[in-house]
Amino acid sequence: MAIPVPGQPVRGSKSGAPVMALLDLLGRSWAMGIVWHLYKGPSTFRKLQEYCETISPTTLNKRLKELRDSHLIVRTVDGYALSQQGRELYELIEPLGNWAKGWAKNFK
Amino acid sequence: MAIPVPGQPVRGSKSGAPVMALLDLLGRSWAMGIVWHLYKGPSTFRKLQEYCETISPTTLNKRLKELRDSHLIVRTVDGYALSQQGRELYELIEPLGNWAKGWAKNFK
DNA sequence: AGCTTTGCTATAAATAATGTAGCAAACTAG
DNA sequence: CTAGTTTGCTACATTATTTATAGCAAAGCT
Repeated sequence: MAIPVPGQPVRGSKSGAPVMALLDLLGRSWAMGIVWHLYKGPSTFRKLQEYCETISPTTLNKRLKELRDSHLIVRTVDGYALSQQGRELYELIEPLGNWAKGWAKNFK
Repeated sequence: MAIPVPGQPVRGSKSGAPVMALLDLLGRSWAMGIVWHLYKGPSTFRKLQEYCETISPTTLNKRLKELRDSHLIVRTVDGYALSQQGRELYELIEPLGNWAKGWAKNFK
């Protein structure tokens, strides 16, 4: 599937409203998990593969490419890392972590 | 695929860490879009179908079931609507809308 | 009673993700 | 330098997910 770009049609919006492009990008398998993990620090391809226990290299590679094209991650000497924008984005999603703990109580 | 439940293995975590279960749930096609849309007010199945321009009824129905089982949406006389928890969650995701506008400038 | 709207199911075709193997390039130890 | 190791992938077959289209039963008008 095409990489979601604001201004182009994406899943959820023919006009490519920025938030829709973002939801499309982040709503692909593992995308948020990768961002979540990389916030802890740069990581190699193989480390990411271990972390995302059941991701295939094919998919990991695709996600990484999309996230790089979207300027959320960059390659460094230490491997893949969040860009400045990627870190900003993580900080927006971070509160989900705590909220999820309360939410989890519904399932007891 | 099984509905992600905190405490059970999900994509990204064998232990089912709550945040991972949440990312799995929200990371499915259209899930965030549905939450995003419902914040504006209750909506019928057909209205949601129109809004999510290219969702199939099969997938919409699956997503709705998952989100209901996860206590994020409920059925009302006016159709599907966010639950209290769903509204809380939306409010956590809301900042993405503004952030995405700045992010979109990278693609000009 | 007839027409419309709504919520959905069925089925087939297309697309995306997994699982496994493996390879070329860069790095490391001897 | 040279024989492993590690790393970042690509290939390919299988399985899972999503789409697309048709259509139906129930409820709500008129």
